[in-house]
Amino acid sequence: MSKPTIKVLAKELGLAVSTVSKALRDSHEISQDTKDKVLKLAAQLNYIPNPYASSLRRQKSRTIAVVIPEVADSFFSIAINGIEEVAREKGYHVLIYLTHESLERETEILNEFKSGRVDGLLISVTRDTCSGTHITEAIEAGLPVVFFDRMCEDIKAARVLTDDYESSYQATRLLIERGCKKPAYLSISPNLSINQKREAGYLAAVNEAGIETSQARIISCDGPDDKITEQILILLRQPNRPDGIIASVEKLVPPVYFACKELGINIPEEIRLIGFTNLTASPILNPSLSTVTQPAFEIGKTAAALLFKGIEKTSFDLSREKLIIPSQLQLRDSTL
Amino acid sequence: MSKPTIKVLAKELGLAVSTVSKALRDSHEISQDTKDKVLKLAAQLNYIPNPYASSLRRQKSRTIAVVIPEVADSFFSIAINGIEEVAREKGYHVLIYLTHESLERETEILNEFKSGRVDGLLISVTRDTCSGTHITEAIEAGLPVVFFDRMCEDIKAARVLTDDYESSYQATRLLIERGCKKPAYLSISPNLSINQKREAGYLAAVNEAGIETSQARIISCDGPDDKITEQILILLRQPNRPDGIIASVEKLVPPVYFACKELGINIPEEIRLIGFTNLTASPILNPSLSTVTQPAFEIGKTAAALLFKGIEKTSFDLSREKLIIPSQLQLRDSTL
DNA sequence: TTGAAAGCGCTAACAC
DNA sequence: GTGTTAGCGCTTTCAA
Repeated sequence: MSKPTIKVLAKELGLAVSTVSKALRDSHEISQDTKDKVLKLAAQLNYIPNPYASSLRRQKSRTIAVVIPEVADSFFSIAINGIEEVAREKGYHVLIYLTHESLERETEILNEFKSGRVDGLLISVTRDTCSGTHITEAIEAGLPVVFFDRMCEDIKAARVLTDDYESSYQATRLLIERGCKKPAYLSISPNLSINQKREAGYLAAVNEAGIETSQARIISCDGPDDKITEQILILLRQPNRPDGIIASVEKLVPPVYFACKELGINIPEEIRLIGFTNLTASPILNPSLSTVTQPAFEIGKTAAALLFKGIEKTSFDLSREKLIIPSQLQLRDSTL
Repeated sequence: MSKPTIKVLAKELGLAVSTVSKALRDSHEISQDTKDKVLKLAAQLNYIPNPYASSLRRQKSRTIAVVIPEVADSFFSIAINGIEEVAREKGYHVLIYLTHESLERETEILNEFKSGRVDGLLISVTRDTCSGTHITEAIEAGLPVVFFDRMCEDIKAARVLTDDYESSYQATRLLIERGCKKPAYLSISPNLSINQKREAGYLAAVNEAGIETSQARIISCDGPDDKITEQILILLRQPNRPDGIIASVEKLVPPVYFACKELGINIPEEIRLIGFTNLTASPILNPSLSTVTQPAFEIGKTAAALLFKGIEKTSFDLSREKLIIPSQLQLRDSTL
């Protein structure tokens, strides 16, 4: 029992293939009677249209791509949830690609999209992306693109972001209000848009409070997890160590805990900590972690909805869109 | 500047499309000279073959599907990493579908695959899947399928699993050795294969230790997170409450911590805890969590490698394959 | 070694 | 309302 095609249905019913095709797509030119017959037989034979024949003919794939640095990160995995939800509603399929922060890989992937494999792209870029031209090229080739979370400032494309500057500013202010005189800001990937905004928010709060530059350290951590822990250990071993920490990405949270434990530094008594993270485990850490919680699911959903609008309405200028969904500051024991 | 096709290349070079096609696929029938010319022009025009034309003609898509209940779970997101890695090496694309434990959704998704959209399927089933016929149908329709982690016992298909029985047995033994007289086993979705094995491992250890059935409670939790916490609260409020807990899935870990905190029960002094989880945060929980850590990345990689073997070698009987990759018991403070 | 031609399964003009 | 026909871009005989 091989897969039935439109041709088989047509022959079986004594109709033309075009009639069957139209009937299946519920065209108004076809009589209800014929439609019923066609639909009935289609159901009976479990006819499933060949998506690639249709894609080839119509030059659209009903497929979108999601390109992200990493999936094993609570933000991205939750965002995918949101994306998948709206893709499913729209009857679209979702291809997933991981860049692992490699610009080269990202470029290869994007280049492939010029073939028409996907009708749209949701992307959260690598650390090094903004120096490349591959995204602009894809956009110019006609691909609808929406940045979510990590984006390139100077590429004219839609973006769905959270209020990185503002939430980082608030988080830093909180540390200062609670008594921190020497709050430090920890990052990876300095040239990432989200980092720059978070850093700027931090700096604004620090300056506003009149904290000397020498006491407001910005540390860029790098490398694998154990390497990061080492870098933080070095920071915390300094006699004039920070008394507050903003961990600007999830990945930095465990190393900070490890380092504090190793050195016997008490959180929050000796050092207060806030992390940018969506970890469900935040409330059960030791001590529980105050977080800037990003609206990951909403960002995914919104970005996807926006993309589909761009895909479906050609009159709609996607590239002008810029949506901000605020993060939430959740206070717990690490900033008591 | 529209997308160049093979036809354009052919015209430009004064060759036939078939010649160009063969040259691009590095056919031995084509002279090196011609190949060079074709490749050069292709690179110059940035020619990308239309994947759907090729898929239609060759009846294969170079695409696989990953169907999972949920992506916001450390096991699945890490597994996807492994899958994506080998797919990329093989030049395959990865479609992702989330079932959210809905059999209906899963059935719809699988039904669609009969169209030839994908060349293979990696699936971790829903709680209710095993009562359905959609997977068997897909296999019979010729789709190579590999189960990973969650599978259906009685479907004849390849599977890549971890040693659920054994690791649960070891975890339970550990609790008993450390002095637990009343270890409880917490699960969701009782009819899931992985749960049955973990439960059986638990029971074996409990029986072996001569613990009375009344003291060896198996609690099946259900519903959203706060509901689960409530169910655990009820369990822990009993005068004869457990003094050890096996949290058989990641989702149960936070509720156990919450409930213990709420009731002022000390881990591990009053109750020991082991969780099946890949959370990177396990070492920094309060107290740090002893875990059964599944080889998520390896399972993903292995399952994908197996699937590709099934896709590429028709002589290979995929359905007989059954690979077990052991989990690791990592002891931390929650079982001191 | 190259080319001509048929056709994968579907859709969209355009006839009737 | 229904049918005829010509492709979408590619691969694959088969012929030259």
